[in-house]
Amino acid sequence: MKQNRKLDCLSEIRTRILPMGIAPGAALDESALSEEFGVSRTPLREVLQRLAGEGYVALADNRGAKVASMDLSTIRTFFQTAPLIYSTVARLAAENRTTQQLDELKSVQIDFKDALAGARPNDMSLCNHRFHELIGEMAANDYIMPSLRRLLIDHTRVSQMFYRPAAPVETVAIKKAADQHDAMITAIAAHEVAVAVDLTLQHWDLTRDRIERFVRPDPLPMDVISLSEKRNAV
Amino acid sequence: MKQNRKLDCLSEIRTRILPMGIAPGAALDESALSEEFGVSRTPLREVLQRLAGEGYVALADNRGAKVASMDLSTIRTFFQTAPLIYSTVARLAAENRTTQQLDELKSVQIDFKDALAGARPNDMSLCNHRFHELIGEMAANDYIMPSLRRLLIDHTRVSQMFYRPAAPVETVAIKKAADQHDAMITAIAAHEVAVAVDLTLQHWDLTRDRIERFVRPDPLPMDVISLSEKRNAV
DNA sequence: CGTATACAATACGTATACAATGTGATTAGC
DNA sequence: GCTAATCACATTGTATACGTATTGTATACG
Repeated sequence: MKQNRKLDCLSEIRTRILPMGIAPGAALDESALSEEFGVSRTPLREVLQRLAGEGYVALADNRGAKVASMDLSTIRTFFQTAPLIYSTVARLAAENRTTQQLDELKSVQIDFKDALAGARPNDMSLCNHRFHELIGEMAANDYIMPSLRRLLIDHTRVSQMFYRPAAPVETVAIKKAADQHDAMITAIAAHEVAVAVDLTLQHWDLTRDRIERFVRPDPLPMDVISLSEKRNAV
Repeated sequence: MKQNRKLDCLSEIRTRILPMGIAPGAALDESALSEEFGVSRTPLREVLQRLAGEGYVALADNRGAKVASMDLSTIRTFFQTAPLIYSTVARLAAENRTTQQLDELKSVQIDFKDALAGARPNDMSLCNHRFHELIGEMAANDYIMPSLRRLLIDHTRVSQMFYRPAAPVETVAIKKAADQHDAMITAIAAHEVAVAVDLTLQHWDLTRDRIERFVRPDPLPMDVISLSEKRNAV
């Protein structure tokens, strides 16, 4: 029964890291966490080891655990790799999915829409994460799964601002993403491999565009004088 | 200094699992291992957690650690996935390799040939493993690396008989594999992406053929009488 | 004779205490 | 006043002891 505390601890730390509740690179203090979760340091350290294996944290000898960092080269590699893995996973999922998995996927999608309607960014983010992880499980490929999991960690983290829309135009994009989820469910349900792959790539393009838009926003207006002159011009 | 014991323990267990020194599915006893390596159970358990993260072992709650199993579906998935990951890694390695990594690769290849000349199957197996892992490191892609690592674990295990040749014809195949390694080094050194990918796929085909030949060997002779009759026939 | 249940033995999980390592501050020397 | 070295403190790593779960065996009952 006590075993649950360790598992709770595990998923709790995950759900903190994913929506950037703990920033990338932040140090994780063993004593503090063990006290907070009411477990001793021994099981907590094992939790950290597992999280390190999953790619959530990085362990340095005698220097403790840090949340996995996200520097420029990481993100570059992320953009480079994601389409390949995602499309491969979609293909396999459409081929191998079970009915039970499909039901769970639909259920998560309902939760996702719920979170969208309720404007709960964290829940949207985590539901989206779970949605794509489930498609990964449908793929039933133990070799690709670890790569997908690592991609999803950084995907969820990097697309945080996607779910905290500053402008209404972003909300439209999220709704479009939700529609794509629905279409993907349909394609996977019908074993339509090509459609599933195509939808996945479209879904990726949408996300990528949003992220790029965030990373490279419209430049601030330069030369305000000339702008005002233009406005007053005949 | 004491830290080394844990790392030694980690690599030692790896080098036992890879050449099937410990069979897939075999149970790993914490107490026995901790006693053997002269560390207490606490650090040993952390080692097992890490090995689980890397895919060497599987942990079950309250039921200890087992060496990762290799059932039929696992092997099927392995054959399905390997070409994609291997070729992708080869492409990236040819693009991103550093001179230092190249030197290390050459060094490992020398060790490999040494082991081949000395007919040391375990060393050949481990050198081959390290060779392909190094190419993975050259790829400099943290997202694909975990998949490659998992593939290589099972690749090394499943190709054990490849390095313990029963017939001379197998030795010829190993020499061909060694030649392919040399060609791969040249291609990667010259940043020749297409060549590196092509060689990798050829290398894969060779390995796959050998493994298939082992899994599906020539059937035992049936109906010995009719065979001897045939031999004595006019 | 087969099966079910209870008990014992073995192994896993957790907590606490201790050792080692890394870090930062203070002081001494230049 | 600045640099370097040493000591104190904080944090990580390890060992041991104890609690809990699982498994195998023995015995009793159907």
